Amino acid sequence: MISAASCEPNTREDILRQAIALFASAGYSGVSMRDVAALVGISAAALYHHFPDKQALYLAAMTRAFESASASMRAVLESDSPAIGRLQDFIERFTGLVAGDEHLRLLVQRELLDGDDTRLALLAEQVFRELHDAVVALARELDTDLDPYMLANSIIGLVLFSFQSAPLRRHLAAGRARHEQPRTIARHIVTLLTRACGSRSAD
Amino acid sequence: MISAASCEPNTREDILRQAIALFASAGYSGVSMRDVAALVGISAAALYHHFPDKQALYLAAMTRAFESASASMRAVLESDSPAIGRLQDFIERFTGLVAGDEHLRLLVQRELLDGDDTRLALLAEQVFRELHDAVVALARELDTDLDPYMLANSIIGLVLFSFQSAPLRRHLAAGRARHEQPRTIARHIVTLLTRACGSRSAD
DNA sequence: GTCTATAGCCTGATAGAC
DNA sequence: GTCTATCAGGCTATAGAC
Repeated sequence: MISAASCEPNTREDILRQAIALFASAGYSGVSMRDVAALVGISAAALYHHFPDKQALYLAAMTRAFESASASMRAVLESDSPAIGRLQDFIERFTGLVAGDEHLRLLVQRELLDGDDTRLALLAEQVFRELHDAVVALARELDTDLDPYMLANSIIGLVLFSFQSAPLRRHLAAGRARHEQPRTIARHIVTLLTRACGSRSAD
Repeated sequence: MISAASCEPNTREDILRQAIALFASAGYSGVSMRDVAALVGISAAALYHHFPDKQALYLAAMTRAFESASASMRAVLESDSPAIGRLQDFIERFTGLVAGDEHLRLLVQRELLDGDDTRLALLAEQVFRELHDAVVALARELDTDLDPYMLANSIIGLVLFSFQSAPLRRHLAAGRARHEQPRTIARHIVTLLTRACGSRSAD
């Protein structure tokens, strides 16, 4: 009774959905309350009935945007396969999620660029903490030599940057649409990482 | 006589220098002509004497920003050391440049996020083409198995993301300032890549 | 080359009717 | 819960004096 998720056509849910898309596309300062309102089909003033101000709307949208993707990735990381298998599964799922919902990557990138420290601290705890810890734990199992924090960061960076750089790569390596396919990307990253981690994991 | 680089206190040069800093910090739409003018110490209207509009100022600033760093990295890539040594030198120089001038990384990141296709095509040719080709050539030498375009992209991504993710990592892995030191970062990336490329380079 | 002044538009947010 | 109307301020860019 308390957690009525999707019973009625909820205006608040509409707002969040459209706000995620807009903030991902144009960033916090690039989106006006009027933009969100227009996409939802209400007046700008009506937004202030659902959220106290623009910042609160943004934070609610961010939290919502990462809920399900984060859970999906943590599920893979918590399986009891051997580490190298979990790495492969994680990269495939991570790649698939980022390819399937561009908003996720865009919101992260924009937050890294423009997030003030207060907001980053909040997002770190409420949105990314559990997932990050799980990736670091995997990195620790994978390689006893490399720093697990740095290896975790490299894993995440390899996936995100593959998509991040696409707009520019299109002009630098023309006619290579293959490099944008999630499966190709995932396979490349898995190969690179298993070679890097496999060669030393037990000395 | 023709290329008088730094003879007199040139207003145009001042504008470019300040514009680079501002666009890096706040992005194209986050910087107003008033902001640039104020930092230079002239009125907003005077800017329009030096550049026809905001877009032209931005493009001039971008081109200027990458001139010297690009040349420095290409010099390393064109040495005649063996491939693995050039990889190490390149990563160390790239890491050092990005650590020493945050503007470079920020401008690239922002352009990847917000650059329209016309501008990206222009920047690809005028600013990044030569450097990118040199990295791909190195990648082709390093590993006969991995796709050279994807490997080049991974090399670049590993460096950029190490800095890109710093604001969030500060909250997720507290008290590990070590992970932000350029030399530590470079060493980690070199280790990871030489392991990934070395194990198969001759089969 | 630089200034002041201004046009015309967009911004976040609020007041108060319904 | 949604609306219209509005405020005070910021934006790019231009006009025209000096």
